[in-house]
Amino acid sequence: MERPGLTPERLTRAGAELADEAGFDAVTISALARRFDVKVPSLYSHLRNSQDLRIRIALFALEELADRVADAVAGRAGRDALAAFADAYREYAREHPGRYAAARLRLDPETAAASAGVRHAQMARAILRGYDLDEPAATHAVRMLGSVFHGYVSLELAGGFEHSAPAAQESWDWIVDSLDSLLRNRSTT
Amino acid sequence: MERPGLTPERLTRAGAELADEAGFDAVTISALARRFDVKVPSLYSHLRNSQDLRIRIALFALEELADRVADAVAGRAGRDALAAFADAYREYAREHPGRYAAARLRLDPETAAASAGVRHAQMARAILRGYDLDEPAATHAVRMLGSVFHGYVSLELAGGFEHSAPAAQESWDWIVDSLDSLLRNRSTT
DNA sequence: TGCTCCTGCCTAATAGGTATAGGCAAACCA
DNA sequence: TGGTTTGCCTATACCTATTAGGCAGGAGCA
Repeated sequence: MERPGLTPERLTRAGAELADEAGFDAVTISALARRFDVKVPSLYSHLRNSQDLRIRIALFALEELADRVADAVAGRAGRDALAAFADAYREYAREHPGRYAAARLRLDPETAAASAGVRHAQMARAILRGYDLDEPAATHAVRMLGSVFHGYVSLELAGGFEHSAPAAQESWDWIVDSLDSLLRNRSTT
Repeated sequence: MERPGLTPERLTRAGAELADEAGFDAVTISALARRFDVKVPSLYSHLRNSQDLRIRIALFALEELADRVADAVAGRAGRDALAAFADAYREYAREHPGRYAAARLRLDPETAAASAGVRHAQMARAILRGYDLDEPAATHAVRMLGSVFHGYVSLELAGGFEHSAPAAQESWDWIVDSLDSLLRNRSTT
């Protein structure tokens, strides 16, 4: 009777994989127990409850995504940085839809403040330094970028652009270009 | 023993109210049965299953929202129409968060094609007529508007802008202005 | 080597949600 | 008035979440 060696970390990772395969909603304690070939209550030694599991996956995804974005943006500026930033989000969402959905989980303020979510905000601001916007315009712009990218990605994942031309990639490029020129114009105002 | 007189329509309406009060996720057959003081299986004469209920609420919300948007946009053009369009979405989401969430439910292609979703797309295109964009720019722009508005509203509902200045309303206005000027610039290209 | 404790997974049990099968009585209709 | 239909009911089965408490095997100590 070898023990499977469950840990919160392994469960979180497995939960993230399960989310990508079956959707974030399909991430249940039961499904995870099946995956480890273990009885359901065994997981409660490692996880407070199913919400705890979801939060752990969310935090994991936020970290992973922040790392990717940071990597993509490193050494770039201006339009290049903006495009890299945008593409990093979109690619992560396409590659890991379940984790991306997890990253959108609403966290309570303290948890959010201690999460990689703050790095995301910092990186967005860093991108905008290339466009020298004053406050409060910079904040407005951060919110706009977050809205567009999140909105586009979530519509695309929901299949909103599947059944019509032009391809999602074209619209994406057009939008990134548009945002770039918008921010450049705004900065000269 | 007077019968409560359940109908799919009344159940859908009650489900929409329940969604606004307790969240779309809280809309269950059980909760709805409690609300009508009726046993759970009674609802299955009127609804195929719980997914059917959710879809009905989604279709209802799409209709209601399309009506509001149509009303808001009527008789306006250009920046005015864009702002009215945007505000109609945002106000609906703030007033009826559960219905708004319902309206974002992923529908299968046939259902979507028969839903008020197509009116939404048509109205977005109508707004853009004021900016004379060619294809494929018009489609890109429709997607961008959908992304920004949906993204902003969903971030705002998730509480993303609660704990920091400036107020969500200011950013919203700034974004609508920005989109207007962006579209005006794009049209002259 | 043997004892003890503790950890980690187990069984048992409760509660709530989803869904189906089949019953019964009120309401409708001829 | 009697038959049929309709609409809500009971009974039942299964799934998920969660808690309580049990047991065995490995770690540490004598």
